[in-house]
Amino acid sequence: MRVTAPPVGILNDVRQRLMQEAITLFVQQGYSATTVRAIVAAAGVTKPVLYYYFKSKENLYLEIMNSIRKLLDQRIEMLHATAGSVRQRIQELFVGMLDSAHENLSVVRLAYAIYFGPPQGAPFVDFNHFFDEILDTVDALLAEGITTGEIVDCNRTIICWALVGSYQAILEEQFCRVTPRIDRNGLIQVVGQILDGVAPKTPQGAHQGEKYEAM
Amino acid sequence: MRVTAPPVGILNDVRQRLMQEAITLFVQQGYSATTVRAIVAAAGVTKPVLYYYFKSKENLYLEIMNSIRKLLDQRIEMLHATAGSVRQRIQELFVGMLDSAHENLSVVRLAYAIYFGPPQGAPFVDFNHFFDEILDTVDALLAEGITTGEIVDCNRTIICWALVGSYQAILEEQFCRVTPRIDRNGLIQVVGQILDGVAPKTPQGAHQGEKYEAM
DNA sequence: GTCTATATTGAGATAGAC
DNA sequence: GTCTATCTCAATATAGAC
Repeated sequence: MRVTAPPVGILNDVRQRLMQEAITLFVQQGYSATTVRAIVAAAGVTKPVLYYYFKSKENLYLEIMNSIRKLLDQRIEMLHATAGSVRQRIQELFVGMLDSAHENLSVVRLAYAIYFGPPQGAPFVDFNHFFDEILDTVDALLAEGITTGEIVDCNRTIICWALVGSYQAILEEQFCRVTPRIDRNGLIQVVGQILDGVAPKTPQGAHQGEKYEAM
Repeated sequence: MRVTAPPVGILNDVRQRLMQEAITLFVQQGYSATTVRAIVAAAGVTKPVLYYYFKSKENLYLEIMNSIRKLLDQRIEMLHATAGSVRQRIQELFVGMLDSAHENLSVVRLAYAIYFGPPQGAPFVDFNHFFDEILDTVDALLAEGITTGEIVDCNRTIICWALVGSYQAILEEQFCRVTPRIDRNGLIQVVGQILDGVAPKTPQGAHQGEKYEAM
């Protein structure tokens, strides 16, 4: 039983639905166990519709993975367009990434499932590179802060792992618990706490009244 | 067709091999996709041998999961039998957990695969509780440190997330990369760095020459 | 009992009408 | 753009010879 075509104003509603349902099913059943039939049934369309929008199941999967990449790239671009202290920009980066993840929780959950779960014949996606990119971005920000004197000369690697590790734990909390025990504000505090550890002791390095210090 | 009982000298070599091969296969193919046939073939025994040592595939799986629990419990027990400053004990806990994980990397990898991957009909194991236990243990240590004045009065939740998050990121690095970019010593430094942020400014709170400050 | 050849199933993918 | 109907192919199950 057909439903009338969607209004053109809603750009490719069907395409979005297919991706969303695929994400949900990949999370629940894994890539290989999820059939094209199940995806189209969940999206309320038929098989050819899927093959019209995506070349194949594999291609659909890759487009989903690509959407994750876009989320990260957006945040890194936004970062480059942001002014402010290194501290502010680091907090902005992490909070922004958490916000993006929050708006796309199911796809983040899928990324974790793919990364840690069994391969299942799904095309390889280099999630390690994502992590490296975040690590490198934070490292560069720290390096800048050390140059300007906003941050004391320290072992950047150590600070990077503390920051990125904390971020990841808080991110995981968002989709592994029904009621996360730590949120956006907690992240701001954690990042702030770690950065306090490398703030200069001199008054000019103080950071009162900054954007993210509230709570 | 029964096999004779294993020589008592080699304490259940076969049993261990079965568990190890099961772990490897569960990681590679997932729980449901791994057949009993594949496990026994990898261990070089026949099906009845598996059913002799373990009641079922499910039971074998549960014993593997139980071995993870034992690893954590051991570390928490060791902690209670450890003297030293709060700082030392926190570092000892994290380093000890990393060491345990290192000696049992494949089972840790499996735990992550199960936790984040698709359910696959495997019996439920409450991994969240593991995480909570670590969080609570660290929190209690921090609380003790605040009472004794070794640590300044701070938002313990924030410090806990920073510590446990960093630990987890470093743990994941151990089994997600062929050559981890951070190791045991890095963990000590990260934990030390975070704890420095809550150390009292007064000289009596200083922590020179402690067990884990080398590197 | 074991092996090989054949059925059956169910997956991804497509052709062509509307 | 979407449908019905169909194709191809691989894995699995089964039958029947040996």
